[in-house]
Amino acid sequence: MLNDRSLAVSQECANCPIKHRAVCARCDGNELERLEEIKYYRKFEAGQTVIWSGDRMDFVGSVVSGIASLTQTMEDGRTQMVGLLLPSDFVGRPGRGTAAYDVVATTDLVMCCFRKTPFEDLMSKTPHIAQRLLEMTLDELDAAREWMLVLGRKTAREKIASLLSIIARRNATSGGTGFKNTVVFDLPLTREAMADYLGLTLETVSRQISALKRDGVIELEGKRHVTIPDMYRLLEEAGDDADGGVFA
Amino acid sequence: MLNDRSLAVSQECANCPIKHRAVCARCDGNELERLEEIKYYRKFEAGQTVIWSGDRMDFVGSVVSGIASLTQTMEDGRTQMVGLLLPSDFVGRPGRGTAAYDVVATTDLVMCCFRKTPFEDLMSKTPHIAQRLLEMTLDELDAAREWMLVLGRKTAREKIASLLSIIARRNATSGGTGFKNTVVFDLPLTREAMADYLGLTLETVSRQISALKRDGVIELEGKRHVTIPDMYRLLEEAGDDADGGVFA
DNA sequence: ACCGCGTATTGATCTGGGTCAAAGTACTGC
DNA sequence: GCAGTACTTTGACCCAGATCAATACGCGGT
Repeated sequence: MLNDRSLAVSQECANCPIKHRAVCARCDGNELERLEEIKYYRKFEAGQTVIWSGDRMDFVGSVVSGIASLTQTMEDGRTQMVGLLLPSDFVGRPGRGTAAYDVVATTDLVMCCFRKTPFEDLMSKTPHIAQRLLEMTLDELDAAREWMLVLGRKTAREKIASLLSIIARRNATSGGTGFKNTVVFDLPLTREAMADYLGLTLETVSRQISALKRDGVIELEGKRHVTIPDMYRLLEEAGDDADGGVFA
Repeated sequence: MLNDRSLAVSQECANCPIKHRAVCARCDGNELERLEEIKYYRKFEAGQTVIWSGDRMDFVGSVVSGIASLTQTMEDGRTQMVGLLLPSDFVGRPGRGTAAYDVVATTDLVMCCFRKTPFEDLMSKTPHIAQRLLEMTLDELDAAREWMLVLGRKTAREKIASLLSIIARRNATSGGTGFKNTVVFDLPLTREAMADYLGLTLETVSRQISALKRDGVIELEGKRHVTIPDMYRLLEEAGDDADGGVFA
């Protein structure tokens, strides 16, 4: 378990602030120091809301560990997840004072935050930070567009397979024995969260997961522990051209 | 009609390069001059492909006039539009040499392009450009997330209403007589393009447009000329909380 | 005026995924 | 061990939107 001590030193924060270790390789020590000055950590438990859409937002930050989701809700209660925040992902928009989405901790969550105004000051003085942020935002935009294809054109089964492969790619805890296409991980999302991600109902998610299990595309131990015996098979099910390259 | 002469002077290019007039208000004359040096225009006819996904992309640029679309296609031919590029929108990702999406001119199109390498050089030396680009990218990301809600959770009727209100917001040619919620514009998309945008079939698009017409939400002259007698009514149909503010 | 072709509308029918309902599973706390 | 709660699975039925098919509209070319 994480405790405050383990976070006291920035070394512990491998996934931290816009990857500032990477940034700072190109910067002078002052910038690192100034980032450290305005940095603080926040922890949340699974299910807790980090911030509500419309609230004042006086920080930006990145996910250190755990998973958070960005969701949008219509007045009648329909909700759509519009961002899945994994470790190292950035939260908050420099230049905007109000949260545009609900941010909810999907698992226990640690975030590394920076007070917004000093961060923006620093950013305007440190081109590398703005450039790094631009790269990250462009990556997010690509992810969002990939997701749009999933939402707009894929079947329920393909949607589930797509989500599993995304999580597998970023969350795998084991590549199996030797050179093999096996991937093992724990699902960090409830069926309902998966449904919100994919624009489905939780019943459909459950049914399709059962179907993929029945067909041998995935194996389940309990509700959450997933084994993908053949990653290429999964990618095929997702409707992605399986790239050709080795994904590991 | 636009001709080469009308484009020769950068004044004509009101919607131009990452709004460089705005950037340059904060820059010295050198940067403007260097942007001008690497700038050139390209014209396309409706239906022409600007670039295919996977092609080498040696430029970045922005839309001056006309409309282009970013689309993704699966091997079996299903396609999803993932970006609708209106005048002033930016195309291309600094730092990536290959196009990730098909870019197609939906109407006759003029783009203002910059050769990629010099543009990147300039960008690394001119913080304001990177910052401006970051803002634009964040705006696009917001638009993409809005769109995800549309794709994932809205009904066909709501999807059409959402698309019409987006186009009305950015493309309106007339605000009607005096203070009124009337908006008039020409649809720049075929039914098929609208379907690709919304994750529907063109038949469903056609049916829903007919239904909105029958219910008095919109009026049509020919297939393309649209009148929205009451913009608030349309926003309501789109399932958006009608903001409260005057949209004009 | 007629043809051809791309675009749009409309109808008839089918189906994937939504909705409603009922169990099943796995925890936590007593 | 038992009750309570949150999550998941499974079944039965239904409907919004897809699919297949026919027709209509508009426009440039001869």
